[in-house]
Amino acid sequence: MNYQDYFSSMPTANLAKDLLGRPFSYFDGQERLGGYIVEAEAYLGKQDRAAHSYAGRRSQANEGLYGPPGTIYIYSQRQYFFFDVATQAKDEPQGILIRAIEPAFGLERMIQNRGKDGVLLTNGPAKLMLALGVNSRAWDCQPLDQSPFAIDLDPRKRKAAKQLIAAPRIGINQSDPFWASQPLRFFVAGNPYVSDMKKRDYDPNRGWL
DNA sequence: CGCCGGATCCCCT
DNA sequence: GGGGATCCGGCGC
Repeated sequence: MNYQDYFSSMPTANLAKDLLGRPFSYFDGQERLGGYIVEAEAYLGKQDRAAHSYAGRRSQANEGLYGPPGTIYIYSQRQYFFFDVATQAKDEPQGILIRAIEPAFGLERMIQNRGKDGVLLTNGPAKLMLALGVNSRAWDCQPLDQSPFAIDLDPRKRKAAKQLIAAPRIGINQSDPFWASQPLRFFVAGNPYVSDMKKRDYDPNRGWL
């Protein structure tokens, strides 16, 4: 299935959950870096108080969210960069934030890029971008299939998780209790690379079957 | 090990 | 001029 079809094939929350266990990678010109998606959040567009596109807000900063399904949306906050994929039809500004991956490809290069090892390598949305060595918005608004980024949709490449958990999103403004509490954050239970995963909650097999 | 506060910068109001 | 879909180091337990 191509990205356009996939990223409009089901509601955004279902897509965020469906991405867990799938390989996410970035070709840096020399080698492929990345790993398995273990945490992702859904943002539901104009109605969603926590979304950058809330109430139809639109500018050069968030234009990527309005692109066709499978459009890359990279944004910066403070000195960090974050990676999203736009979902649903063009001009329907929903999207998914990739929050964490379990590193699997190009480990050595990622450790070098990041200057850290262990779970700190990729257990957060900005950390994983640092590990990949992406520090610009150069690929913002580009279609995923015409970029060095890839999400492998082959079901045989997907790692099977023991348990997936839905919880409220991280870092959301609490002024709107409804949207702040919606369970739109999805993660692999017990995987150490999930942001804020407590050591006592680590699964012996990192949450995989 | 886990909580807490400061850093730091682009973009919109 | 203010704030945000964060990160990290320091300190206390």
